Formats: sequence, structure tokens, C-alpha cells
Amino acid sequence: MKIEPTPVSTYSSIYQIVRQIPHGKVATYGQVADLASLYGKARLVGYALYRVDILSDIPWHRVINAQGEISQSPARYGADALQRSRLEQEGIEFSPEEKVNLRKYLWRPSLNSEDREI
DNA sequence: GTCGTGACTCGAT
DNA sequence: AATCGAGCCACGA
Repeated sequence: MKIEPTPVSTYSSIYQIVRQIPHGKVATYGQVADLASLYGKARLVGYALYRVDILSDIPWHRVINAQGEISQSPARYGADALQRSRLEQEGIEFSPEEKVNLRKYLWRPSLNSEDREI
């Protein structure tokens, strides 16, 4: 029985959480990190999503930053624009400032679906 | 091996 | 409201 020096499951747990975000809702990077037992490691979530194929079944577009904005970066080569149109397609509205109303659209996972601590 | 960078976040100025 | 600094950690140069 070997111990994995590098937990392959680190990113897997992130993807597992992202998969649970329902249609028409969004989650923040920090929120996903928390749910994946990675408190304070929001950057890791961004990094994990960077590796996701754009055509993947993982709903990567439902993850935005804590300010309700789509995180833009030249490194995304336009994937950020696609993210916006996908969210609009799901009925999510953007303010004139290109922000999402988190009070309205933030995903609130049910507590009894997993054993989580608050 | 070190160093800088980044799809982040939070609290303090 | 805007900016700053620190904490975070995988990755590439």
C-alpha cells in the first residue's frame, strides 16, 4: 500500500464540487475551495479550471470571483467572453458594470447532501 | 533549486 | 469606493 505523495484527488475534489453547481446559478472561487476542503486556496480553484477543456462536461463557466465578476485574463484567449454568453444563456443577468447579483444567483448548496461544517 | 506569476480573497488603509 | 499587502500554491522559466 503506497501513499500518494502528490494527491491526484486535489483537483478532482474541485471538479466534483463544480459539477454540483446547478443550471442558472453561480459559485465563487473561494466558495468552491471551501466546499472542497481547501479553505483559503481560491487560487488553486482558478488553476484547476484553467486546465479544464473548454468542451468539458464540467460547468466551469458557473464559477466567478467574489465580486460577482467574470475573471478576465489574456491567458484565457477569449474563454472569458464565452463564459459570459453561457451564463446569459442560463438566464443570468449582468449589471451595466458587467457584474452578477450574487444575492440572487449565488448557489447555496443544501447542507445535508454532504457532511459539511459551517 | 529559486523566483515570479496568476481564472483569488480578505482585512486594513 | 479604490488600492494595498499578505496568504495561498502549482507551474514554468
